[in-house]
Parts: sequence; structure tokens; C-alpha cells
Amino acid sequence: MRTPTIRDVAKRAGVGIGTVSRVLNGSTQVREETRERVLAAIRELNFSPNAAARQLSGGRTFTIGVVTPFFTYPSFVERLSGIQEVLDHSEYDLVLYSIRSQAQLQDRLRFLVGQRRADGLIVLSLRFDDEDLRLLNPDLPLIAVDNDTIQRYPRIVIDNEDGGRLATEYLIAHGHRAIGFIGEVTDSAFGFTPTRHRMHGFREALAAAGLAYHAAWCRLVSLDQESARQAAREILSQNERPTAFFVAMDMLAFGVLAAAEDMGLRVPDDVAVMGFDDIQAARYLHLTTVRQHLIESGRLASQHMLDWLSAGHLGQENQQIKLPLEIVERATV
Amino acid sequence: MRTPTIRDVAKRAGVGIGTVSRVLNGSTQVREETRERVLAAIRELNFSPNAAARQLSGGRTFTIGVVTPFFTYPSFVERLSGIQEVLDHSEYDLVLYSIRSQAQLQDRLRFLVGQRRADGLIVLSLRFDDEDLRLLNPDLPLIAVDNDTIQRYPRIVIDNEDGGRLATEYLIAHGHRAIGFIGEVTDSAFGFTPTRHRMHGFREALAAAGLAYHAAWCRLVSLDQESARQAAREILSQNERPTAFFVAMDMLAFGVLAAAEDMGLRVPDDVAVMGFDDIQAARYLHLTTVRQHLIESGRLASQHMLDWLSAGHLGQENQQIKLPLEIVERATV
DNA sequence: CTGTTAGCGCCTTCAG
DNA sequence: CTGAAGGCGCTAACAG
Repeated sequence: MRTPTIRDVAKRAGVGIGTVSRVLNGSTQVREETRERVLAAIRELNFSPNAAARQLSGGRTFTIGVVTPFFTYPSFVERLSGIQEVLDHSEYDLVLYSIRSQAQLQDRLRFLVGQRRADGLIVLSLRFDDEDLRLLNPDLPLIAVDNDTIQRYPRIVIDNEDGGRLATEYLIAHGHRAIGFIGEVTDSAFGFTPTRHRMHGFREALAAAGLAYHAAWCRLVSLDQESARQAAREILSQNERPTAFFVAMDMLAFGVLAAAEDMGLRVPDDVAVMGFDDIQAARYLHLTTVRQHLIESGRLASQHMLDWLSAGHLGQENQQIKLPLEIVERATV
Repeated sequence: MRTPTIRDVAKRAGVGIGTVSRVLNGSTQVREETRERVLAAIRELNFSPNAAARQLSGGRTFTIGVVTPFFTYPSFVERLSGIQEVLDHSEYDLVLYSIRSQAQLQDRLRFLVGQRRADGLIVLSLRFDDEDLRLLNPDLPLIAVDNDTIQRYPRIVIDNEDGGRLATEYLIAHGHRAIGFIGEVTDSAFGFTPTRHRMHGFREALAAAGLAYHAAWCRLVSLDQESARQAAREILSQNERPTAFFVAMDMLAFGVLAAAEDMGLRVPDDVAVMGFDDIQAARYLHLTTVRQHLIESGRLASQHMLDWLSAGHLGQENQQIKLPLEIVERATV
């Protein structure tokens, strides 16, 4: 048997299709008794409205696009889980767009905005250049997470500079006076990035404590454990070496931990390691780190998106929401 | 300005909309020169076809649904990444359906199948009961990964029993004769699960080596690190205790590692730990484990799905594809 | 090879 | 409060 349409329901309930549409969309303009009758017919026919048709005539897609640098940032998983959690209770589907390159970002954006494949976009971490920004359609709701560069849209962010300061102060409070830094090297085109900000906070804390910034102990590496391990090994092989590292991302911190192990150094006695993010694996490794509320960032983003979508607008389209940070004391400092 | 439609393109190219549709869909029945003209118009107008309209009239959604128990299985992330990778080069979008309960699974299936929100479904890990199976529509392509219960559809699987045997034999070859087991406890409704199979292989290997199966050393726990840690601690507190554990999932193995640390036991000297899965974090922790090719499982699934979709059918709709397993030697055995 | 014509299933006026 | 009619943008079948 063919899947039933709104027309079948109408016939069965003895009403016009307009009425069926009304109860489907929760219009209050339907007599209670009629509504019941329609609902019954819907149930009996096991009818559910065709999504494509709804989209076409209603203009909504019932879909939220999540645009993200998939695997490069492990933090993505937890953010996504927060997003899912909230969307789960909504009528929206989650479509995942994983971006591998700047060129691909543009393609996707063009596609998403042009074809209007989603009612709203949640962008995780990706930096947008001017061209990308130009592609955005003001009518397409967008919320940025971990990215302060998409001005004029709501952004869920943290104060990275503050986080860097916090981490460093903690290290200093634990008696460290020779502190190194390892972070992600980034395309200079993007200007200030989370890593840069964290490093900035690091240097400020150093200065505030009257400690010297020692360039030979600091390194920006590509985003993988091995690079961090390599860098840490090199730094630790110098005659004069740091007693602690502030590593701007947990994933890189794991590499530093491995380096310490390689060299037979005990953590935290010989060398302390402070991470940033508090991703899942940080717990496994007992990494002391700065927690940013990753899951919460996802929840907030989708909650705001839902509000925006249901209200048709947002109070403050360019609001910046700052999530708190906190030190998680574990075993590496 | 309004976003252009196929009609605008037709007018601009001086052809009928049918012709535009043809070039859009790669029909060969168009004169080269005409095609060029249409393509030019498309480019000039920056036109891209409306997805909803395509769906409605063509019946295709250009979407693949991935149905998965999101966060419970860490292996999900890597499988998903394999799926993404392949879909990325296709015209299909990836829609994520994360399932939290059996009831939700049914809802989702009803929705997905009934409303035909996707052209194909890739199901990760989830067990289907008879009711779920009944919901499936034979016309909707489906591929199961890590799940052999959805017969009559293609399944990407591993030989869990074999894996359990492999792991245990490795432990035995390393001199262990007192071996414990920790795995995920599962709803008995589902009968044989990966954990059960792995345990089966474990017992067989034990028997083959003339070793006793010691029930007091074996535990099925709920799927989180803490439970495994707790269980391992209890087992290791007994007078007579195992010198090694085969843990049926990496994530649980992390808990066992933590337990060893809690008790001041050295790994692998005092107690060896063998995992299963080889998820990302296993590398961080130097866990010796059985690798199943998670990313590859995702790649294969989506590749098959794409083939199925483009051919309109599959050679063998109920094919079972078995991925190889291998021991990854690291530092915990 | 190409233009024209029906729908696809639903939402949204507009009368009644 | 409810039924009927028009149209969303595209594909497919049919004439030419």
C-alpha cells in the first residue's frame, strides 16, 4: 500500500486537507472535536507528513547543519554530543558537514546557503576569512562556537587569554619558575587564534610574576601528538630546561607526557604538564588541565539556535556568550 | 534578489526548463553546445537546484542517515569518520541519528522509514529486535556495521570470537596462566553480543591451552570506565588473583589500568592488560589491544551504500563482510 | 535533441 | 471554524 498523504487523512476524517494541515502545524483555529477526528485518522493511517513537501511549500528544512573541522579537533566530539542532546528533543535533524580545507569550507558554505539545505548553521571552531563571511546570508541563522571571528552572529566562546593566565598561575603557585609552552601552529592568515590567546595569557602571567619568557622553551607545532612529543623531547634535551609545561591543547599534552616517559622523566616530579580543554581522554591520563565546558558549549549553541528559529529572530544577533573556565586538578602538576 | 530557479536559468540560456533539468542530471541527451550555454547561465546566475523540490519530485533525498548509539561506544567516532570521508566525495549529506534507548530506536526508524528522510541507512552497533526489524522497508537500503543481527542486509562485521581467542592466545604466549576477563554487561534480550562472542573465544583459548576458566576473575560491568575500575579492583583484591586481564573493550581496559595504578601494581609486570578495539585513546595509553579497523568499517559501509544507491540494487543484499583483526603490541602486556 | 505539461505533498491564502 | 485552490521548484513522460 502506498504511503498515505494528507489527502487520505482528510478523506478518512471527513474534512478538507486544509484542516489536516492545521492540526499538523498546531494551529489553534480548529475545533477540539475536529482535531480529535483528524488525529485519529492520522494514527489509523500511520501517516506522517512528507518532509520534502513540507520543505518545498513551507520553506523550512527541519534541519540544522553542523559545520566542523571533524577530526583535527578532538573537542569536536563532545561539542557535538551537546548539540545532539538538545536537538534530540526537537523536530530538527542534525546534518554533519566536516571540513578538511579552506576551499572545502567555501564550497560547503556556498552549497548550504545557496541551496538552503539547513534552517540554521552551527559552526564549530573554524575560522572564516572575508570571502567566507561574504557567503553568509543574513537570513540564515548561524551560531559560532569557539570562534570569535564571525562577528555579527552569536558566539559561544571562552576567554582563552584568561585561561592561559589561569593555567600559568596555577603552575607558578605550585612552585614552578621555569615554564615552557607548546601549542598549535596556525596559518598566520587567521590572525589571533585560541592558541595565540592562550599563549598571550601565559606570557602575561609570567610577566606578572616577574618570570622570564624563555623562547627556547616554547614551540608551536602541528596538531598531532607526535609533533608535540618531538618538540617536548627537544626542549627537554637542552641543558637548561623547564620544570613545567603549559600545553595549549590536551591532545598535544599527551605527546608531552609521552616525551617525558621517553626520557625517563617522572611526571609531575621531574616535569609538570598542564593541558587545556579537558577532553574525555584527559581523564584517562590523569591530566591536570583547564576545563572548558565542551558539552555545555554544544548544548548552548543548539538551544540558542532553537530559540532563534522558533522566535524568527534573536534579541541580540551579535551576542557573545562567554563560558567559564576552571582548573581540573589531577596528577600531572 | 530572489534566489534563481531553474526557470530563470532556462530563460537566460534560451532553452526550456526540461533541458536545464537534463544537464543538471547529467543526461547525455543534450547537444554539447546547448549544454555549454546552460552551464554558463547556471554559473552566471549562481544557481543551485533547490534540494526540497528535487526530493519531492524525484523521490530522492540525497541524504544518508547514520543511526548510532552515540556516546556509549567511543568506537563510534572513528567509524563515523570513515563514513564521512567517503560521503564527502559524493552528493550525499550525512544525517546523524543518535539513539539513547530502545524506544527511541523505534521512533527513529518509524520516522526515517515512514517519512523517507534518507535514501539509505547505515546502522552502527545497535541491536535490532523483531519489532525494529519489522519496521524496516525492503526498498530502503540499509547497511549494518558491527551488528550481525540484521540479517538479509549487508553487514560489515568482525569475528569477535576469533578476536577473543587471538587476544587470549597472545596472553598465554606471554606466559600468563591465570587470566581474568572483563566485558560489557548487556541486556539479555539481545542474546549474543560482541562481548559474549569475545568471551566465548576467551574460554575456548583457555580450554585449548588446558587452562581453567576462573569465574571469580571474570566480570560483566556497565559500560563505563569506573565500573571496570571497580570490578578490577575487587578481582585483584582476592587472595588468588590473575596475572593478566583480557578486557573486551578498550574503554573498559582504561578502567582496569586505573585500578592497577590504584593498587600500586605495575603494568605489565604485576598485571598485564589486553584490550579490544584500538580506539584513539588506546595509543595515548600504550594499551596493547586487538585492533579492528574502525575507520575502514565506516569507509566500507558508505562505499557499499553508494554502490547500492547508484546501481539501484546490490549483487548480494545479504552479504556479510568480515574485517580482519590484529594484535597491536604496545606496553601493557 | 528539445519544449511542454503534469504532478510530487504540503502550506497558505481566500472565500464561505 | 473549515473547504477549495494556487503554487513552492523540480523531474519525468510525452510530444514534436
